[in-house]
Amino acid sequence: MAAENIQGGEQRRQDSALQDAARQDSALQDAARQDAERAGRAFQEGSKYDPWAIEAKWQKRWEDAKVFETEADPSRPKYYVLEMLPYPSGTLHMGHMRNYTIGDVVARVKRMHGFNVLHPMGWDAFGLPAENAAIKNNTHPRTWTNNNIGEFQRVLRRFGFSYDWRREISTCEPEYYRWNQWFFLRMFERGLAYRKKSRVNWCPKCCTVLANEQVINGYCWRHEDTLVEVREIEQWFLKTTAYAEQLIDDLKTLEGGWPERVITMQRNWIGKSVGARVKFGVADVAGLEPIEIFTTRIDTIYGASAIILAAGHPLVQELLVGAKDTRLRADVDAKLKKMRAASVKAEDLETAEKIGFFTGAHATNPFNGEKIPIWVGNFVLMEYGTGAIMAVPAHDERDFEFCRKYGLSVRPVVQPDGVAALDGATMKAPFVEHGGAKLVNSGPYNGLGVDDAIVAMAAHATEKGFGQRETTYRLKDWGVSRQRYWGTPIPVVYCEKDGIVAVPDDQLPVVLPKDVALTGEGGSPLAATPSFVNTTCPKCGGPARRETDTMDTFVDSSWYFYRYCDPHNDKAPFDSKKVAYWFQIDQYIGGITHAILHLLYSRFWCKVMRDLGLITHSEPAARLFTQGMVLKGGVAMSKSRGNIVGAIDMAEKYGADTGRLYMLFANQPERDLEWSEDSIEGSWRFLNKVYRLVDRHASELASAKAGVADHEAAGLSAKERKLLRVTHETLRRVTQDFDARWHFNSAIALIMTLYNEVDGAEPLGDGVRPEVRKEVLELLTLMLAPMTPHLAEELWEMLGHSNGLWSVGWPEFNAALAKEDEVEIVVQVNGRVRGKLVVQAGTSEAGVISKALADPAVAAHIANKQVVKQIVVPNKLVNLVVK
RNA sequence: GCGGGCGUGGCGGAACUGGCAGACGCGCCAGCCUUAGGAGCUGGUGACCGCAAGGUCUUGGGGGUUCAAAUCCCUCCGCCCGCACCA
Repeated sequence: MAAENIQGGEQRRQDSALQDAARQDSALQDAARQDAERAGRAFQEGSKYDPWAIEAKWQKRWEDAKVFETEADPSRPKYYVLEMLPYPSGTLHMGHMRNYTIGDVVARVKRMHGFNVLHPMGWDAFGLPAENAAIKNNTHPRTWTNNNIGEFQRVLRRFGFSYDWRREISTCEPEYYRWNQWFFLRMFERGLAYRKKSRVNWCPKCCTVLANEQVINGYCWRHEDTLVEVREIEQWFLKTTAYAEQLIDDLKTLEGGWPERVITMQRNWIGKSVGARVKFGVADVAGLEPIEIFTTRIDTIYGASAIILAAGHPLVQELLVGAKDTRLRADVDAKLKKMRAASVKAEDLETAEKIGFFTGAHATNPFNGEKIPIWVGNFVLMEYGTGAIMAVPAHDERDFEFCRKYGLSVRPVVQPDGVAALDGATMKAPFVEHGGAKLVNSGPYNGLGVDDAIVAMAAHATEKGFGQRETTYRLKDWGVSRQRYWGTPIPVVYCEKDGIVAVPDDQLPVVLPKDVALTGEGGSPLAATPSFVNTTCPKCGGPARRETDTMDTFVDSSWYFYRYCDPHNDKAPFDSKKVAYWFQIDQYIGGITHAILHLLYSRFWCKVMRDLGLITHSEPAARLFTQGMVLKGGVAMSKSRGNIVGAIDMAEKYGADTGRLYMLFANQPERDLEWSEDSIEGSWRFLNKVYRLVDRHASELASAKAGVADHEAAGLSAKERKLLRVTHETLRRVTQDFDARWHFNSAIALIMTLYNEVDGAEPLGDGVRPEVRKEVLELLTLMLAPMTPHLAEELWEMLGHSNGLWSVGWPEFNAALAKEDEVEIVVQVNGRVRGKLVVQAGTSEAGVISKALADPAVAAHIANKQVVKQIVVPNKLVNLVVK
């Protein structure tokens, strides 16, 4: 069933046999599900509220009425709310369900507020698990994936999430991934996609290369127990570094809309530092190029005690050629070997001691002509800057540690104001601050402040030609080649004559072949498929080989949200006009796990698309919400940990609305949530109570007038007045919780409290005219609507409406009605509560105080004492300070 | 080490800009209704003292600011997350 709804096309028809198999599995699962649902009904037997019937009924109505289908409409304000698209693994669990529930509430609230809401869903369908599952079960990745998609879709539909399913996309379909290829070619044309041989991260379990972002403390992001190896491989890169400056700069535009810590994480990841390159000539070995170092503190260059090279620096070997002593030579080779083999494991890094050795050669400080020794040190990274540094121990923690250990001189050149002169021989720690200090021992620069000195000295270096200002980034280009099958083929061929040749646009997509031997052994499966590999050169028509690497699946998810705007376009990735209407994403919702990977790549892609002229904005999402994880046993639910609770189980046992309500009630959405099924009963009971309440009044109220036209003139009884007051006050606060704070848990608590007030100790009914009762019950229903939409529709119908709740807006609260006539004032004596008063709202300070003093309980506490101070917080509190 | 977050009853959690700590729900206790109930309803439920009225204590520990602190400041402890030799 579900697979039918994925966008059609030639490829899918070809795969119909595979999908038939998937469908048969699904049919079996359906039968099992119906059994379970029957069991749920039996379990809840005796309750009048029948969520299974109600939910099926309204889901059908919504579908028939096309309630959630949206089109771009410039005459209406739009709202694009998006939950990160799931990888369709085996089971849709409570973590997913929480994510989509939050998004659905937002979508429904925004619809009620009159926005034209885009709320789509799709599948991140390429990826390694499908391939591994296929190998294990001797099936095809497509079968496995489409099976899971069918299952995911069914569960999402079962929960009544308000998606426009016509816009569903699946990234493993050629209709989608052809545009990955198209974008790749645009980048290739502009030099943003390039091929190079480089040291890469290799996961032996994935049997593929990983991007830097996918290496966590030296381990694979998918395999927490697998150390990443370093291999030298030729592969494709996307030039993310070309956008490093913008990626960091535009973070400013996200402040306020994105969580602070995500912005910080991105900023740190990109790791901009502004500094300078300086060349130090090699003094002892003839004919060598100068050594270039990178520093952010050129102002401290007069304090340089040594040059330190990374173990992998190309000049290390050449410098050692000059070492005369062969014993030194042998010793040094052993040390180098040890340094290069140093483990990348986090725990080793933590305890890593700084080690190094002297090369025997010296370099010349271009500022003062001083000869300083050239060392090799394990703490200098080849991958950052130039792989060489100047060590200024007096003003850098690491240099200080290294130089002290090896007895290198420490010479302060920046002197903090108002302190005794720093002494290199005795100082216990380096002075690393910038402010409030002047240069000393620095020739013509003495007396300058740090920032001024940096400018002046960099200018001097530039002028003399031995240096220049430079900005470096920690961010590296995105390696996108993957030596696996289940991904987007990279649309390039290798021709003996023409070299690397792009596949022309009109030959896209390069379709992933269906029949490929998947063994999990050896190299890329595509490379072992001659019918795929052997092709002709688009340029010369001669024999050529296809590229057999596929793209990192993060490519798929870097731009998918644009495709939702125009999912069936076969001429372009999307129509820019449609995107211009819907974008930016107003609210993106997903896990913090993607704070770097997905979000960084998406931001990069957006800027590239902007420079291609497809869009005009620079950031894809104006607001980002990172919802907390659902934990079981203290760790996030995940298939690999085997601690999954399936969302469907909850729908079967209690119905979707109870499940949704409970997910929202259990905690604030940004906090982590330890899963426990114990208290879901409370949500079930509450919905039952609401149902029974409305049911009891429905027949009488169905034809009643809706609400009181003029509350002032109506002559409301005290009881009616109170009912309306508490209802409207609840509405005011619930509206605030929905719009401003997303505190769905306290919104639900407020609605529960309202129920208790309306129908608690005293049942609703006696002496309350129908129109008042109806107003109360309608508002209660509307407040529940975003969270428990099926039940709300049913109640709305029971209350006599045939129009469907989806056509009803969010109610306005009546401020006059919500206002309290009387307020309770807490009376404190010396900060301790001693009594309570009920007074007319707005009673004067003097009036409140005299009443407070007259209160017998209060009087007892101030007897024989003198009131020295009276504090009055209007409508709230009186504090009498006595001595 | 650096950056960020968190710490409230038996449990999940409320408490908006400092103003009644423990809302709401779970669980538990008692009662009602029932042939029965994992159904429903009513009441109670932070700890301690007290027959009661009432009082004292209480938001990880300690200190401070304030008429008033879960909330602000200092300090210590614990847990979680991110970064981690980035020159």
